[in-house]
Amino acid sequence: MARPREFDEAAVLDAAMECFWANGYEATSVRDLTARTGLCGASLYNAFGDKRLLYVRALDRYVEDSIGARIRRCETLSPGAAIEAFFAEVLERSLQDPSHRGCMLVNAAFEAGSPDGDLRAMVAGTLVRIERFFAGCVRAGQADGTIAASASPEEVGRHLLAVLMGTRVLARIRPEPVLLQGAVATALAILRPVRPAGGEAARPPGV
Amino acid sequence: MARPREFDEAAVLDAAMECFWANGYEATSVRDLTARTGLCGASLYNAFGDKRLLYVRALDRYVEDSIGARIRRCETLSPGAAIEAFFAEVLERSLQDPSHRGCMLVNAAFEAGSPDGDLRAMVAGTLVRIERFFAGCVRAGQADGTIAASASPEEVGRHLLAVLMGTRVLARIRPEPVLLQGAVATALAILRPVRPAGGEAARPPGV
DNA sequence: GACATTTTAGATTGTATGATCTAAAATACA
DNA sequence: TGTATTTTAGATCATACAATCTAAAATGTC
Repeated sequence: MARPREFDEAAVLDAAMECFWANGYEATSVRDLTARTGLCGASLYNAFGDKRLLYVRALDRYVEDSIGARIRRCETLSPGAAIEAFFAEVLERSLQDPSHRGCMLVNAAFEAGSPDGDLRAMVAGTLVRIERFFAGCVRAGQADGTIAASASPEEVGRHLLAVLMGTRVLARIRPEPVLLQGAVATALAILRPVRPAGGEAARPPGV
Repeated sequence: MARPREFDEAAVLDAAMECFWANGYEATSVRDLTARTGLCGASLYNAFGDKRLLYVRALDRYVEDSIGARIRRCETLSPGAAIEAFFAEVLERSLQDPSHRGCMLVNAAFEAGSPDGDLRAMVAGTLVRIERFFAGCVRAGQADGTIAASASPEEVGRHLLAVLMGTRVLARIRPEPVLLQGAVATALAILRPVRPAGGEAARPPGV
């Protein structure tokens, strides 16, 4: 019994995500958002509250559609292959992006002002999720012998998370294939067991 | 034959650095700078040109005083110890800082807007400098047998740079000692040669 | 001691911003 | 058809900002 909305919320969130991802929160004006989404300012405020809430919604969508989906895709593989596929996807995306936007989540980490804000908690929580994915893969791989047991799954998971964050930084400021691939290659090399499970010649896990 | 300046340029740059480091470029207003430096707006503009130029000057000072000095300190040590001391310093500083500002250079990487700007080139150049420091240490360590020769110095240098960048990201958003220490520990572990140079029991390089 | 020159201080300017207001438009239900 | 309700559109608001302007203050030189 009222005027219906003329827009698709998902499409608007995608458009807003593009703005925030490419330019960051502060550098994206409400006018940019109205131009990109096609909505007028009043509609944006009526539907989402304010600029920050829209940003959080867009970031949340990014986390699920980009990071969550990647984890779900990789989780179907063997432990070693999951980790390798994860980094392979990130590298491909990072190097293909001509505007070098990097990862919207990492970008958000540098825009989360107050230490106790909900945005910071949201970013930190997602990083915990990624860390657990890595540690889980390492634990499973060590159990079946396809990943070296030279360090605990937790510690290797922390290391892989740091390497991932590092590649995201470098992808923004020094998007050189050799640099990113080299950084990841060394991290993946330490996963290889000295003596593969089957006893045959050494080869990368998960192939 | 003119009125002398009433301020010390180095002290003003330090004060500006504090502002930009803690709050970033955009979130630091000229009023913040006048309040922190003690100079009026006209003096700031007269002495440094504009806000961006002052930021670049402050960042340059940070790079030399913080990063350059660290490299020079560590370069006096043996190759393995140099890398370990570098990360130990970074970890200590990161975990001690109650406001979790991270590294001003990495923060700057996320505020360098245009892909062809001079700020981006400056940040990228400093990262190259760090990468060369790492690669140089690895090369020397591999030559004298104190660092494992499992991968090329260039590739290990790229990996160490990525881990460093990753710890800087995590120091801002998840400043947990176990997390940062674990991330670095795994990276340092792969430097250890399987058979130490002298043939005695395995131990970390540079001790 | 007067002039030239630079720095200082505070007021001021133009602009961009996030957010709101007013009113028209579009639906559902009676 | 008429009313209630929500969404839309564009104008508008107050504010914060970087930067500039005007004029006073402080030096060295003549």
